[in-house]
Amino acid sequence: MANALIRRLEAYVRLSADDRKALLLAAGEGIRTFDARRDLMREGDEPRVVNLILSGWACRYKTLPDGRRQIVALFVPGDLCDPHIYILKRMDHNVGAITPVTAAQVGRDSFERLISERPRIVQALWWHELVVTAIQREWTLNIGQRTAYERMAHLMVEMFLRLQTVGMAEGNSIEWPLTQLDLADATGLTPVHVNRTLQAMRRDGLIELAGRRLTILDMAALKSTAMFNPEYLHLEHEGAHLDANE
Amino acid sequence: MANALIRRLEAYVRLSADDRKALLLAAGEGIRTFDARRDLMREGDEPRVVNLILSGWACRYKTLPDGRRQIVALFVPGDLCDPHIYILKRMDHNVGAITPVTAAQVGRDSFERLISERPRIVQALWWHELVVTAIQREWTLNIGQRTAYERMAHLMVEMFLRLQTVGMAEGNSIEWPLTQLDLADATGLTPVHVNRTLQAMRRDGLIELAGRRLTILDMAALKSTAMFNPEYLHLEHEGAHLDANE
DNA sequence: CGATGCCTTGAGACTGTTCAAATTAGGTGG
DNA sequence: CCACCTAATTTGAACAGTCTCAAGGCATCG
Repeated sequence: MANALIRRLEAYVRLSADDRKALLLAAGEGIRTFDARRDLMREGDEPRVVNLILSGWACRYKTLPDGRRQIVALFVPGDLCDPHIYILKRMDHNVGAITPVTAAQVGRDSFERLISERPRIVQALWWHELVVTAIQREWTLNIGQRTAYERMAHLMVEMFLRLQTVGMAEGNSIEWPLTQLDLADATGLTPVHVNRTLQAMRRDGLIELAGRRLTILDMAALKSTAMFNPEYLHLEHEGAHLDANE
Repeated sequence: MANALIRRLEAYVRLSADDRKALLLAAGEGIRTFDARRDLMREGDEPRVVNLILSGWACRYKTLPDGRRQIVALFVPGDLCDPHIYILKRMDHNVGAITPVTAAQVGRDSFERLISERPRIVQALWWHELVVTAIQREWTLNIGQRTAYERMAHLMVEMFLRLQTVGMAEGNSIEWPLTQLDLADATGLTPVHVNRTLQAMRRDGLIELAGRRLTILDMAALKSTAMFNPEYLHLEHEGAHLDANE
């Protein structure tokens, strides 16, 4: 079940058998399931656990007092919500399930045991954290500078690649559980405008989107209209010098 | 010179004399100065050092192939650009000086020595990293959901509070080296519209902005139009249980 | 005192919004 | 398996916020 995390971390560094075992052990405790649209953590809560998404899609979101809502990040299997989050006294945002979600909730103690015993995992977690932050920056750029059309194209390419690294792309298509309202909240657009932009993307032959499945018909064109530069995902195998030699 | 960092980390946890000494030592090596508008690090570079801003303002920014530019973060004295950045193979963004900047560039080795010997500093750095990420999330919300007027109000309150925690606010005013073009790039607006929005804010008696100095005339009103919730800055003294007992 | 960068102004155009309603799809219970 | 209920998508038309382009004014610094 936690294979996605291992697969994800191994985008950075190959882990030893012991590392993998320790990860699986930590992820094995405290597995919880959440219905779609339920919150895993809520703003104001004291964070006590580190969430690891095992299956389903989740999101981080923030709201304004008048109800405006921004999805600031998406989580797919293998994503770790926030290593060390328990350092903070209160959550400054919410984590919500988009689909039904199963998550491993690792308590502070076992998390700290894990990192105190497995230095290679510490490195991998830092890498993970840096990548998550880099994605957040790219979203800021995305919302700040790209047009609606480019913005949605960018999000689609990103999610496709991220799912691909955990083995969840099937050819040129992925599961796409986001409603148009979710998409609107993630891109800072209106649901109505999202709808119209999707229609334009279909008309242009870039994508097919129906029945909670996204098929990318022309990846080259999609990437180029999105001005997609994959560097920020840091997907190449960067920590080769740290590889476990098993 | 590195007092701002200590002051900033001590927003989280009180450090021991030894901790402080170790920080000052690390920050003392490799001090460099940069002219305004120069880059400290550039996209594509291999990151070798951790930058600590000692004086001046800097920013992180990303650009699109056609020249559009987004400032995704601002740095003021006491900010650490990216602990552990050297884990990544290449920079996915630029760090540029807004004003003349002096920065301590801590090499990988001395950085790792610092954190291997001083566990309380490790905690403090994780806190720092979590706060930086939280700010990035708030910027995503800011650009995605707030109007131009609200957005600029929010940025002003944030920078005021951040400067205040490092002792660089003077009453209700701060240095404000951002040109309207910088402001536009940071908020995802047009320079023209920034100009008009500033005029509206002045007309409404919220601020005074002239000669690179921002004075907040009505903090309560500014906060409320910005829907400012300071939680994301995690400014309260959170790590009390970790305090050095000296 | 001239040059350069920054700020300001105007008018018109466009992207994305608002509001409201109709249509379709998906899930559930009978 | 159909009927229903609700959630999600789609459409239209008017509107608003922000942008574009272009020009003029001001300030600071050598």
